[in-house]
Amino acid sequence: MSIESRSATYDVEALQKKWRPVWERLDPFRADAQATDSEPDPRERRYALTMYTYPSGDLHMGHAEVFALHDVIARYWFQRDYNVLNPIGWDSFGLPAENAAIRNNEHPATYTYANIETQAASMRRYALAFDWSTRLHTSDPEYYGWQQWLFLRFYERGLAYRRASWVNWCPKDQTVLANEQVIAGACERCGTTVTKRQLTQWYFKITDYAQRLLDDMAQLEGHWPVPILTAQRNWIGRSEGAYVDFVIEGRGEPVTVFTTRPDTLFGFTFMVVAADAPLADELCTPEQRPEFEAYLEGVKRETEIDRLAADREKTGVFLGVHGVNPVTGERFPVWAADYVLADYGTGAVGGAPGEDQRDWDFAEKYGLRIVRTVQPEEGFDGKAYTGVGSAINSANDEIDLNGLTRDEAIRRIIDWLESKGHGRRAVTYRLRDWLLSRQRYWGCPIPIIHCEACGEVPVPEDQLPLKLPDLRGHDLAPKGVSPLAAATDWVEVACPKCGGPARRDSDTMDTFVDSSWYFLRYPVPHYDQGPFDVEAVRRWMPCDNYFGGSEHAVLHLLYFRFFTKVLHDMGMLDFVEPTKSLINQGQVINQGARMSKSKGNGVDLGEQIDDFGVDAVRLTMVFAGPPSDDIDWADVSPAGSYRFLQRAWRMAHDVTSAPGADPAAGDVELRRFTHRVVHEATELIESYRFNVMVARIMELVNVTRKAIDSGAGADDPAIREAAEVTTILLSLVAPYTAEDMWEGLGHEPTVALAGWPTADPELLVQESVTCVVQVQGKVRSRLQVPPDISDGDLEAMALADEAVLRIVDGREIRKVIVRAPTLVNVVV
RNA sequence: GCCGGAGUGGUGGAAUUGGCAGACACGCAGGAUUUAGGAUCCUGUGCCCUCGGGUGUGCGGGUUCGAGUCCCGCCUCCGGCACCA
Repeated sequence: MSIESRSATYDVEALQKKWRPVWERLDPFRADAQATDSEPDPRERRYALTMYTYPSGDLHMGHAEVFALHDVIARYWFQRDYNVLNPIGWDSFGLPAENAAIRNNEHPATYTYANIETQAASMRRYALAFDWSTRLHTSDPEYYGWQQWLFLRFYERGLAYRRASWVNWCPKDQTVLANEQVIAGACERCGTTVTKRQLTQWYFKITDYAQRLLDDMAQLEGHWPVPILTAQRNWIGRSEGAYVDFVIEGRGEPVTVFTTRPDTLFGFTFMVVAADAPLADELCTPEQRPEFEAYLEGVKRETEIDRLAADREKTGVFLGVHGVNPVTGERFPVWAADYVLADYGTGAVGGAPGEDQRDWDFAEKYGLRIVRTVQPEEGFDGKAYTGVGSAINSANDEIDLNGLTRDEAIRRIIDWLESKGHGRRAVTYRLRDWLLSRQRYWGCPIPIIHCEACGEVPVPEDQLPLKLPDLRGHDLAPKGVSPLAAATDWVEVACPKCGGPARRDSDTMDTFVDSSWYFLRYPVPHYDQGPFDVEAVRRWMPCDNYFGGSEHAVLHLLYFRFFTKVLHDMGMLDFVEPTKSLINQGQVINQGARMSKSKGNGVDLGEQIDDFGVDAVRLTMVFAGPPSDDIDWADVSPAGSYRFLQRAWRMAHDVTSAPGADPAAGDVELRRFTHRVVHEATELIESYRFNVMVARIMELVNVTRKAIDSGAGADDPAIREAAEVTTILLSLVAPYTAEDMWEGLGHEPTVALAGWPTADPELLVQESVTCVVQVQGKVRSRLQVPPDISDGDLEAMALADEAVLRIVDGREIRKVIVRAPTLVNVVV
């Protein structure tokens, strides 16, 4: 696209061709990462982080949005002359590369590294202010070798462990999934319905950090999006209550259950054990066994989707044993059912049908006794009563809860349980440990060797990185066990401890492990003395801002907080939260829906750039609305952005005064406007209201255009000042156009480091302000008044105003509210 | 069901200590210029209405001189969790 104008030609494509090589040569966005305490860089540091990318194909519209937004902040910090670290890297292990490799019969690395180069070239074209010297790829052995080192540290601390349990299994991808990767019963990646399998797998003990993950949110409050903090709180799911021990007839050890309502203990008339928990199997009597096993078989066959179906009728089976309620002394039956979860609490619950709808349903179906222990409110005609009320039917010789409110009853009963040794105060969490092993090839090998004699043996550190075997020519297709298991000369090793025959663990790590610490390695990306340079990280981190999508709310954004805390505990970090601030960009959609091939509503980033230029696409992304809002591409106008850039560019090229002309000699009204825009733009950027900042720049261009054509004139130095301010502000969003404007204004590249303008406080003072005069709260007149007018003078002026007199029309004035200098309200 | 967030013109959105609702754009309409226009420039544009005004920020109340903003009760949409005891 190229436009002839009376003064010059704005040709985006030519600008892109012209300036890219200049920037490559100047390399203006290098962080001074090596500056140490002994040789300090006096500038303030800023670490601008954006979620690194997965190399599947070229950049798309979503990348274009988040990068455009992120670049505003990064470039603003560069203009402020901070020492900015603005790195980029690739999340380059993962399933799509492996699946593409299987399809095309090539190695995942070929696909991965080709895409990385494609994306890197697109990022450069898109003019992102990244420091290219920091670039890292998680599939490089120098990266994942240190990840193996970290895994072994977690292992030593008991934070990485292996256990058998029922796990989420994706039948299509033929691999296990973490809880966080199961969305509404389906695989996060491919949407296939998830099933359950019993497998021995590696876990990170994130549950040890549940409370700290909650507590440290206090630091994030106000700086992280509310929905993310809420989602994490829900996910961690803290519950306060008590463990209660029940004596079971014929069993030496009592069975413990967790309850949030120990105040209803007098109403516990049965116990339910998760059918798939080992405890159910153990408690079951021989007489009941056939029935129990038949039931269990049915439970195992159910998919997650079936299990999650709403209003599903509860089913269960009597296990043949009885327990004793410690407060009533009554015997109760023990049942197994699938509405109790094996891996939450103790895998067993006390049935309190009077105050729990699930227990009520179960009791009703199987004819179990129901006792109310809370007085329902007047008119309550439901089943289980879960509202507030005072306790009833809750007394024995030693304790009397009757009449007490819920909280008081809970306190009293727990105290009693503790004093009698029947239970204790407890907190449980919904959060489960993070299942990290995956039965796939293209990932970080788990550095453990399994020896029949010695058990789990860590790969010795001097053998790290434990590289992936090439496997070229092998079948990578998913078979339920890792393809690595088939690489016999890689898998079969001598045990490092005893020298006997042993096998390497053939699973690879979840790629969310890779992304849990990449930001720590950026300051010194090729560091070879450890996973990251502890001293450099101390100087740069925590990050000052992190841009990325909210789809990671309980995935990456939880995991990287967990890693940060563990590394803090290991003495490697002096902070506990990885980033001070987080911004979630919205999604780019089209015609009201997510872009997809089947809907045929895809928008190609390359085509948009070809049609409108990089700058117009970036500007459109930034101007569309607040960063966290979705952008419907059908609602915005890259053509409009293009027209604006052209106007701005022409305005700058129309300036005729010489560089360095003293603005003080220029038109003061225009100068006031310019300085007001500078002042506001600064605040708007710092509060992430980039769209409004763009609106202010547009106003400045409009006002300056008018001043050139029918005001101060093209040679007024205030015009130059306005044009230069416009150029610098615009450089955050439209770097090509701004660079060319800067040259047109007689300056050397690069405008990116020209320096952020400062507003002259004297020019921010208004000469006169508009005062609104209301009668009965309705605007009836406007007055131009000096900003320091007194309340009395202003009131006199307002009451003398013609329009006010007409409306008041002789009625008695009851009250006059004066807020000098902006408002007067006359009440009659 | 529980926990969050949000509802403003034809459209995207402004207005963040309660003080001019609709900034800035898109679109549309009219005009200028042009061989032409997916170019450029100018003007207009919440709704109703007869100039004058009335009315208006999801709905209903309330507080206040004054409410998009605060309070109470609803409705709708979006996100998280969901048999978590």
